[in-house]
Amino acid sequence: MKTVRIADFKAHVGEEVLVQGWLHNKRSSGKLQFLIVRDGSGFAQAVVAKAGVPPEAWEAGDAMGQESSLELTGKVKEDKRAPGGFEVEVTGLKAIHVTHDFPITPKEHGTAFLMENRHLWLRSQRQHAILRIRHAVVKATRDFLDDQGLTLVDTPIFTPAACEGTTTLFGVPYFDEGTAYLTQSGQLYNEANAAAHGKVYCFGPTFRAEKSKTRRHLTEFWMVEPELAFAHLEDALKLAEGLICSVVRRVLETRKEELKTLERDVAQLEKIQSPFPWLHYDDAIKLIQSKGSQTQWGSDFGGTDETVIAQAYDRPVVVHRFPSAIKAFYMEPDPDNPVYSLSADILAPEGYGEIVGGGERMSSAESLLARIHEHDLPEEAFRWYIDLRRFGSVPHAGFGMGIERVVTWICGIDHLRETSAFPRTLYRIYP
RNA sequence: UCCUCAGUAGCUCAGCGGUAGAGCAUCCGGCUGUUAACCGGAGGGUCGUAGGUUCGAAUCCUACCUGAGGAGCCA
Repeated sequence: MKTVRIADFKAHVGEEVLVQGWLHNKRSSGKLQFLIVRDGSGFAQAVVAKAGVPPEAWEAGDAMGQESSLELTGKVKEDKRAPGGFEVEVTGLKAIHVTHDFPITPKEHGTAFLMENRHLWLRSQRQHAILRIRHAVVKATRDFLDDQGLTLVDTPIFTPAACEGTTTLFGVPYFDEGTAYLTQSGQLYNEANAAAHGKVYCFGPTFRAEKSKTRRHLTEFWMVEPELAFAHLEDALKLAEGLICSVVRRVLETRKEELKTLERDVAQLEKIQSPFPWLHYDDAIKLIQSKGSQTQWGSDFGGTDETVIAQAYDRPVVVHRFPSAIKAFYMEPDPDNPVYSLSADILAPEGYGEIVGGGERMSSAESLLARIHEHDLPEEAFRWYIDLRRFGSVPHAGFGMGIERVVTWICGIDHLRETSAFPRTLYRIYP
């Protein structure tokens, strides 16, 4: 008999099928067993009637504890009483591996315990839904950028020095070359790739050794970074806007069930449409100060500030032209007033904070060299980067989008760590 | 690095100076439509660690360890 995945039940109503999976939960009476079975594609209820199966099948159901692996045969039926709308009327049931004492019971658990058992927690309905949404986000991101004519050119994970010379990096011994560092951004290499391919993106893991201990930070996270040649700040941010709208639309279309499992208010996501509002840094400062923030002009926003700004809108907001002094050395100054840089962040609604950061890159070799000296960076390490301005320099811009932050926002959950199968945080590297 | 809170059964917690408790999980029994099923019974403990106060400490004090939340930091 052919194995049918639970997600495909709709096309097999009335047929006898084989299901291979695990026992998620069980309820039973003297003559009936209700097995909630999951097979990776979904969850379904299997009903075993003592009178309707061979005795060994009934005993198998009786003996199985939570998360036992099993194979069953039965007829697919539509039934409103069953979770998911379909159930299987079991004709045969066999345990592959009987297990008891699965640590994660259907009752409440604390985060520490769940994180300690992350390898098992992944099987729960909620975690399953979140990671399925993450997959949709990644797929939609790639599809959108590919359709816009960008070429995927991945950048290295081992790097010789700080990309921006500011944040803390993880160092690893690298043969006789001394210390290599895990990348914190593919951007500088992206600029080289953009000069070769015109429009590129990289998509991979990035690493930050900051001792951040908040619900918005991981030490290892995934970031997609598009970079466009012959482009200005507005061009890059328009691409980001299209990307975000496209990703949200895709999740709404293809992950309805998962959003329902997470009890996500989809009305909030349906509002995500172009155009996004643009807010100048100066106006953003005025806005948060009027709401009682102590943040002064010339500083970056705190977590609370971002929430206050985002709450003023029902869709993501673009905050642009941060002072050059608080941005990375390679940001192009605004020609109208060089105190400001051609940079922008996109803040997600509902207090989820920054999901995109980007800007226009400095295109003059002389200005860039001056900046490198101002920031006290080793000129030799950036020789290749300056070369990009010596051989056919063009205006170019790009941005980075943090995948986990986007997934957290779309799922409407309160902590970044659930969006990664095995999140790396300040005090946890097991499992 | 700083601030706050918490460590008691496998899990979630109550107990806050005088016999170690509950719900869930596990095991046994009952129930033909359950929805975190329900009902009855059983087993399960170095009260985070070390010291101190006391006739007596899970409970009060000190230090340390571990974790959570937040701040700082952070495309």
